[in-house]
Amino acid sequence: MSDLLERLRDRGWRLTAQRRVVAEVLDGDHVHYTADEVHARAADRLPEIARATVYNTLSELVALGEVLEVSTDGRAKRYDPNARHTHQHLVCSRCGTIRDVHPTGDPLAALPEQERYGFAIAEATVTYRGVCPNCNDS
Amino acid sequence: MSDLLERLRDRGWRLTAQRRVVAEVLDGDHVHYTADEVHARAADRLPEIARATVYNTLSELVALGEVLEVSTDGRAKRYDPNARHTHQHLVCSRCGTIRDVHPTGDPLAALPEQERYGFAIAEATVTYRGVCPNCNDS
DNA sequence: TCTTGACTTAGACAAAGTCCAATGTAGAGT
DNA sequence: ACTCTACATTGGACTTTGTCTAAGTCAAGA
Repeated sequence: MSDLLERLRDRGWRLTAQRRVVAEVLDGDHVHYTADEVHARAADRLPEIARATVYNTLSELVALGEVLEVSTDGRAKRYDPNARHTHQHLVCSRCGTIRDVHPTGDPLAALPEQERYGFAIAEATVTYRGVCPNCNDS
Repeated sequence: MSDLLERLRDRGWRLTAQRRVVAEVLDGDHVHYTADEVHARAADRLPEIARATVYNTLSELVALGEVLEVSTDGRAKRYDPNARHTHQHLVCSRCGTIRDVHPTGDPLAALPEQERYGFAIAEATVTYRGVCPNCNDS
């Protein structure tokens, strides 16, 4: 994700301090922050950054396909910078921790033609839910 | 779902007019209402029913395993009375329409042991996304 | 360095859901 | 049938998450 900023500039993005900071916060492969968490971490480096700017920047990154939106629980959406390699998510039903996982096979193949009701299906997302080792101990 | 009320009474539920109306709204197999839609439909029959009551009742039905919570889009959760037969969902990315679908095989089996990170995994939910025939025409 | 259109800001607004104190009532016990 | 009380409901305030807008700011091309 270190060359993200170059890729964005190539696409005509105006490179502002705010956007740089948001991109830096999302740097790292196994991170699944909410918009507010991104905002808090961005504000550590750039205290006056506005919530709206974080929301705007995240939406742009999602539209550009650089970041994935993940909503596992009907609460705040989370943002996943690991958009290059398709993967699924494993969520702890107690503490909410999220891990990237890689199931075998293609989930799309499991849906027979007569179960597609004429939809042009583009993707399948799988969410595994269970209790993580940490929460299991207590 | 017609014997739902008996099952609930057997479990010690107090049978109030409000709960009866919420259960009746959810009767029917291919229904995926939001809490507010449930509230609106319940209010047709029982105008003074409070939003909080609908939320309470829905949460109880979910806790009892009689109704499933589905959050496909990070917006309002939807409530699915078809909790007896496991199934997955197919969602139109334009209009949001939801259909129940039945993929072959067990998605849990696709996650290898070394990808489980010690979690005690309880379930896998699959969401297929695509454009429905209706939206494809326009 | 000047200019300009794109970007950011603060705060109001909106949607979805939770919480609480006051009030009402289903059903057990008589 | 009547009473009692624990449980359920109500309405409204509140919280969380996210969107919108008008006014100000600034990156980058000329």
